[in-house]
Parts: sequence; C-alpha cells; structure tokens
Amino acid sequence: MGHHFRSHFTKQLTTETVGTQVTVNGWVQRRRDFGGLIFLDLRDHTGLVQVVFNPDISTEAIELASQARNEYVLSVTGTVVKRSPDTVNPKLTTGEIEIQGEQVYLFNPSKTPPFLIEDGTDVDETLRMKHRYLDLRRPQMQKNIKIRHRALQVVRQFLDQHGFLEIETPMLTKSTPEGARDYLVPSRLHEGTFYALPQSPQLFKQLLMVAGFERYFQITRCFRDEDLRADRQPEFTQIDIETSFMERTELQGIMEKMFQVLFQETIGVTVQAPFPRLTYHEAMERFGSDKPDLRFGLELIDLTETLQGTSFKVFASAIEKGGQVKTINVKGGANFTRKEIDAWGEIAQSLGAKGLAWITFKDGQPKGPIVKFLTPEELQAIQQVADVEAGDLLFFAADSKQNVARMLGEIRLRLGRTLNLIDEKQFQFVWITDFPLFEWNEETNRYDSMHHPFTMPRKEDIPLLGTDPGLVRAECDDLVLNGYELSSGSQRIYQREIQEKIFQVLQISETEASEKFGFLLEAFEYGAPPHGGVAFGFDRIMMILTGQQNLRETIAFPKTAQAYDPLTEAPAAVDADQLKELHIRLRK
RNA sequence: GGAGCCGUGGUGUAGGGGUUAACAUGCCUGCCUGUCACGCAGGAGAUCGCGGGUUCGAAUCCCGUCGGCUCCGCCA
Repeated sequence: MGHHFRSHFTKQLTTETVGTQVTVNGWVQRRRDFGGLIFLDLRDHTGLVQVVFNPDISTEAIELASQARNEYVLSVTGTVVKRSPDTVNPKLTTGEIEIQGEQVYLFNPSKTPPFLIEDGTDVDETLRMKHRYLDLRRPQMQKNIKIRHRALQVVRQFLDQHGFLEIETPMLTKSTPEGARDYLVPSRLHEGTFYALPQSPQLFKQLLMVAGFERYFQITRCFRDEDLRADRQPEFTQIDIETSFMERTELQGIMEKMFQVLFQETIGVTVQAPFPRLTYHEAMERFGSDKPDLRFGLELIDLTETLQGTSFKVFASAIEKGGQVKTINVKGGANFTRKEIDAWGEIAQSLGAKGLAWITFKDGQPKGPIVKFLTPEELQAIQQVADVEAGDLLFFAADSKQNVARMLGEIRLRLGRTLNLIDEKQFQFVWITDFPLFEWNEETNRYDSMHHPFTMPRKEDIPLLGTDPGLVRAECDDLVLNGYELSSGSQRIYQREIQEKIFQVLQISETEASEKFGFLLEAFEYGAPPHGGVAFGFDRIMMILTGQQNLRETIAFPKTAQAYDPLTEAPAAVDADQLKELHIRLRK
C-alpha cells in the first residue's frame, strides 16, 4: 500500500511541477460530475487541489472517481497540467494547475457528515463538538489550531533565548483552601484523602525560586471548578513565569518584547512597546473597569464635585452617602430615539441600577425628564465639565463608587459595540498597576487578599498595614488587551516579618498558615530570594490573536457551558469497583 | 443559585390555534466534456426537544422539565 502514499502536498503543486507525475493523499472536498468528465477537489492539511478525470485518460480512474463522495479518503496519482487561461481559478492557490487523474486508490469511504466541512456554516455548537474531529477539518479551525501551535513555539523559543527554564510541576497536588473551587482526585492508597488539580502552579514556582532556578517558565494546564463563560473554560492553559532578583519593570519589559515577537510571528502584526500603564484607581475612574478596552473613548466623567449641594434628590443622596455622580457623553447621541434611550435604561436596570438618567442637547439645549430638577447653573457646569456640544447625549449614574463604575463601565462597553466605535484590527495593551492589596469582605467582615496572600505590598504603604489596610497598594499588575485580562502578576513577599503582618490583617493564625502553606513558609526560612512573576491566560491570548469571540474556537477539544464534553460524554459515571478501590460511596 | 435568548427533515431557517408543515442546502437517482458554491429534472427525508395542561382541535397558548448559548453571582 506504501506506493499509494503521497509524493507531494497539495500546496507544493505549482506551475513549476507541471509535467511531473505526482501522488496526493487527502479528503474529497467536493465532486463535480459532468457524466463524461469529473472534477474532484482534494483537500489535505496544506490546501486544495483540483483533480480532473477524463475517460480518454483512464476509464478505471473515472469510474472510481464517480463513486467518490464528500470526505472519502483517497490517493490520486496523475500528471500536473497547466490549466488553460479561461479555466484558471484565482481563488485557489493551486488554481493555475490541476492534476490529470490517472489512478485512484480509495483508502476509506465516509458516511455523509452531519454538517458541511466548510467555513461560514453556522452549525449548532453541540453538534460541532460531538463531531469535533469533523469540525476541526474546517479551514478556520485548522487555522486557529495552527496559529496556536505557532504561538506555543514562539513563546517557548523566546523564553528559552531569554534564559528561562521550562520546568514541569505536579498535576496531582494539594488542595488550597482559598481561591477557586478545586477539581479533586481521590487517592486509592490513602483512604479518605484527595489530590487537587492545580489552579495554577503558584506555590511550586515560588519553591523553584527558593531552589535557585531564577528564571522559570511553563506552559501548563490549570483547572478551576467554577462556572464557565465565553472566555473561561474549566481547564485552560497558562504561560506561567517566575523570576528572582528582577525589578517589576524589567519583567514587564521582557513580557512586552515577548508579545511583540508573538504577534509578529503569528499574525504579522507589529505591536508598539512599551505598553501604556494605568493605575487601578485611574482605570476604575475613567473606564469603570479594571480591564478597560482602550480601543475607544466614551470615558466616564466625574460630576460629584460639580453637583455638590444639588437639590436633585437622586444625585444628592448618592453624594451624601459618599458615592459618586458620573456621566458618559455620547457624541451625537441626541438623535437617539426615545425608544433607544429607554432601551439603554432597561440595560442599566438589568445591571442592577434603578434607572439611567439622561439629558440630550439637540440644539445645545438640555432636554430630558431630569432637566427640571437641575438649576441653570448646574446644567451649565455639567455641560462644561462633560465637554458638551450640540447634538450630544449624557447618561448619568449616581450610586456608590463601585456601583457607578460597574454600571457605567458596562454601559460604556455596550455603547462602544453598538455604536461601532471599536476598530477590530487594533490591539490595545495596557498594564493595570497599583491594585489594592486587600478587599473588604462584607460577609466575613474581614479583609481578603485581592491577588493572593504572598503578594508584596508597596514599600511605602507597609506602615499602613497596621492602621488602614484598605489603602495598601500591591506590587502587582495585570496585563489587559482589548478589554480582556491576559495576565496577573506580582512581586512576592520573601521576608518573614512582612508575611506575618499580612497574615495578621487576613486574620490567618500561625497554625492555620502552617497547615495551609507550611511547606512554602518553611522553604522561605532557607534563604528565599526576592522574586516575582506573572501568569498569562494562553487561551485568551489565542482567542484575541485569531479574532474569535469565544475560547472554544481556539481549543481542540473544549467543554460546553455546563463543563460537559459532548464528544467523550465526560463527565460520566464509573464502575462500582472503581469507586470501591477509591473508598468512595455515592450518596443517593 | 439567578436572568435573558434559542430548540421545527441530516444541516441552517420560515411558519405562531384548523396548512398536504414551507424554503435553502445536504442526501439519493437520472442527464450532462471545463466546472470550481457546476447546471437541469425527479425523489426520499419531520411523531415540530421531552412531559403535562387549556381547547372540539396544539408545532403554535399555559405550566414544568431537559439541552444549548450569553450574562450576573462565582473565578485568591
């Protein structure tokens, strides 16, 4: 059978190969049967080539070709011939030539596929996933998976060249009580105990720094048993990085270079560096989000000062309670219909707001239901601060700081999409810095770590640990691209005294700390270097790089929103024997 | 845990109290020697996700349920 195997990939067939006899292998993309003359488009992973069967060449070959159907797997042997000028197909890379089919060998027939193997067919995603091996044959999916491969190679090579060592860490590890819900693996040898699949290699990479490797990376799978989103899968891939003796800015610089190389070598896009920086505070104030999409404006404008002492109750009560009044200026929005404006109000309500106050300035004159509650001076001041011109529309939010940010941030995003303000070709990176170290947990009435308990506080804020922990900023940063969080990173605490202070704030006792992270704390007793790192969500990077709206499009075998795999039908029940070995009895 | 949208031949959709359940594509058969989303003619293929209710009558209305997608919560 060996002689049926290919001599060329379809992509290699050019005008230069005209006259040579070749053998190509692949799948039937389409058959065009003219009775006396048959065309077959044969597809391999490099592309398509047209084979023409003529009874004058071989009656046996044309007979076999007439029986071929979509997705049959064939070997075709024939001579490459130049197409006559009027039959050239400029849409095909091999469109100037075709193969004159002399021999056909059928490796395998195929059932009629449940959907057409081509781009642009909007097939139910469950069906695509059930037959993922067919879905992956489509050109767009082939392209996504190939770019993903290229990206993996580029990142590996880049980090290798910059002195990073790729070191693997365990998949079967210990459950950490904080953070996301763990996926658990029962232990057979230790009755009643469980391994956890890693949420990230966080503690191991810090141990590798104690071990003296200084520059580590790993492209590794992580697991979090939380609900899914378009940009969240239960198992996902991280580019995990940790370094010793390195300033934060130096690490950021290396990462910026990595993204420049990555974008250049995968999709040929030149990325400008250094990336801009925003503090967390500034991002929240201007964009209402800690992962702002900087591809468009519509920034949030603070009117809290301007409207100090207003008699309009909705605004006044928000200000009184220490909240904010903010607005978004929708340029040209005055020509929204009343229906459209109301629709935005409904969106605001679905986001938990009581409503969405608005004023239009059709001819420069303020109009809208709230105008009568504001003094002419206040209206004047608003116009000035919000830079209002004739034809503008203002949307207002008045509430606590967080609620205003959450609501207007989301309204801003949706306005940007609806009004087509987003240039899809742009890649707007931004570092978000100076996150708070802690966030207040209303339920437990204490502080939680915003990142994790080993995040270094900013040096100048350390005195605040004892007095006002909420104001302490962290030595950490997120990398954000087009409104997606790509990474989280931080410098780590390596000195015992600071770590103890943090545990105090978090109300983690010494015994508790040693139970949870004892091995790390003990390791730190043996000369821990100053270190820090970052972890990138590789799937999200790929999603943006390939221009997809959904993580699943860049993962070969993803899971549904219910964390189910229609192909393998995982998760599934297991044999009673298996459970018994694992010392597990199922509750009815 | 909550909300919204969706579920009709293999696939994608239309239809929204009484229809022969429509269209496109795919599939099958026949014809066709220059197509490339080939064309033409014919044909097969649907208990309208599932269960219950309202009604003389339900794909259509109501309730429940299952599945899919998206969002909120959750994701140190």
